[in-house]
Amino acid sequence: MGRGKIEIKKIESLTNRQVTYSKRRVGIMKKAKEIAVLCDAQVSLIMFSSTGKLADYCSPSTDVKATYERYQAITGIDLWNAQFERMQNTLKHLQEINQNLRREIRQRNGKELEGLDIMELRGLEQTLDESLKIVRHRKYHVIATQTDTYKKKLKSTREVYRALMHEMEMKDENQQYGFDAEDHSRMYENSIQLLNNGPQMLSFRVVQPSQPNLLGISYDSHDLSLA
Amino acid sequence: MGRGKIEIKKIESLTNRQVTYSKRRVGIMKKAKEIAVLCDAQVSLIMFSSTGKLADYCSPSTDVKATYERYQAITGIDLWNAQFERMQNTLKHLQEINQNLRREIRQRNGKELEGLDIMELRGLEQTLDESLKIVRHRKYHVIATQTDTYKKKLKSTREVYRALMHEMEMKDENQQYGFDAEDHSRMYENSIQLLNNGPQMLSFRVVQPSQPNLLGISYDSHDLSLA
DNA sequence: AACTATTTATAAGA
DNA sequence: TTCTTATAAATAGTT
Repeated sequence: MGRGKIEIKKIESLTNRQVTYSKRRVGIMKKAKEIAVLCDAQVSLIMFSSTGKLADYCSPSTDVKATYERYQAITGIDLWNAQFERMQNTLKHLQEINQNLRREIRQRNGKELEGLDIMELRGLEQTLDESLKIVRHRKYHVIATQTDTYKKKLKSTREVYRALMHEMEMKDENQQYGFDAEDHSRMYENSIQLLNNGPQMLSFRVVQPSQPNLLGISYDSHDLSLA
Repeated sequence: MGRGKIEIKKIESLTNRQVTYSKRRVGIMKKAKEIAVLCDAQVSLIMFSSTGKLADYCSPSTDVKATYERYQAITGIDLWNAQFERMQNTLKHLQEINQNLRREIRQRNGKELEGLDIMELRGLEQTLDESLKIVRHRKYHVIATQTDTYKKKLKSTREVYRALMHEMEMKDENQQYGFDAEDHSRMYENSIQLLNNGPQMLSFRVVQPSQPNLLGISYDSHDLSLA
C-alpha cells in the first residue's frame, strides 16, 4: 500500500526503517483502538522500536496488568505465580513457627498448660527451675560487679575529698567550711559502710506486675493480604 | 475501507461484531508481524474477543514475559514489584519477630543473659519464679486428678475381684485357687495403700537433660531466595 | 467464506 | 518529523 509494493523483511536502511516504523506504529495503534472499540475487545499492544523506544496501547476499561493476568490464566504460562506461591508458603511457614514460639513462651510463662501431660509438665518445671537458678546467679554476679565498681569509685572519690580537706586545712580556712566538710564526710563513710555489706544488699525482691513480654517487642500480626 | 465508511464505535449487531473482529484480528496480526519484521521491533499483541477468546502475537526472539518486564522497567508502572516488595518486607518482619521470640526463649532458658541489666534480670527472675510456681501447681493438680482416677478404677476392680472371689467360695473351689487368690488380694491392697498416700507420691524429680525446645518443633530457617 | 466497491494505510518523494 | 500522493492493502456490505 504505497507507491510500490515492498517485501516483508527487515529494512536495511536505518533511516528508512525508522521512518517506516513511525508510520506503521501510528497505523497499528489506530487499528488496535478500532478493533477494541468496534468489537468490544480487550487489547494490549506493546512495542519497542529497534532503538528501544516504547509504544503501547491498552483498551479502555482494562490495564496491562489485568490483560497479563488473563493471558496467564488462559495460556497457563507461568510468569510470576510460582514465585508468589513460594513466598506465600514461606510466609505461612514463618507464621506457624511464630505461633509455636509464642505458645512456648506462654507455657514458659505458666499459661496454656492444659495441653501438657505430666512428663511435659515435669520437663517444663525442671527447665524453669534450672533457668531460675542461672538467672539468679547471673543477677548476683552483675550486682557484685556493679557494687565493686561503685566501691572503687567511692574510694577514689574519698581520697580526692580527703586531699582537698587536707589542702583546705593547710590554708587555715577550717572555720569557714568546717560544718559542710564534716557533714560530707559522714555521708561518704555511711555509703561505704553500706556497700561493705556485700552484694546481697540489692537483692530484695521488687514486687511488680509480671511481664507478659520480656523484651517489650510488638508481635502484632502483620498484614498479609496480597490483593 | 470497505463498501461504506463506518463510525468507530461498538458495533451493535453481535454477529456483525464477531465477523468484523475476525477480519480485523487477521489484519492487525498481519500488521504486527510486518512491523516486527520490517522494522526489527519487539512486539507483543494480546487480544481477547468479547467472547473471551485469546489471540496473541509476539515477535520472534522474545517472549511475553520478557516484553512485560521490559515494559515494566521502562514505564516504571508497577505490575508485581510492589506486591513482591510487600511480601518481602513481611517476610523480613516475621523473621525479625522470630529472632526476637527465640532470643526471649533462650533468655527464659538462662542463656544470653549478658545483655540484660539488673532490672531486667530481676524481672526475668520474678517471671520465672512465678511461672515455676504455676507449673508446679499445675503438675500437682494433674497428678492428683490422675491418681484419683486410678483410685476409682482400682476400687471398682477390687469390688469386681471380691465379687468373683465370693462366687468362687460359693462354688467351693477355694482349695484349687486359694493361693493365687490371696496373692492377688495382697497386691491390690498394697496398691491402694500406696495411692492413699496422696498426690505427692509421683512428684519425684526426674533427672533428664534440659529441653532446649519444649515442643520439639523444627525452627530451621526457610529458603527465601526468590530467583 | 468469497466477492468487490470503497476506504484506509503507507512507500516514496518533497 | 510531517505533508503529499500514487498505489497497495484492508475491509464493510453483500452474496
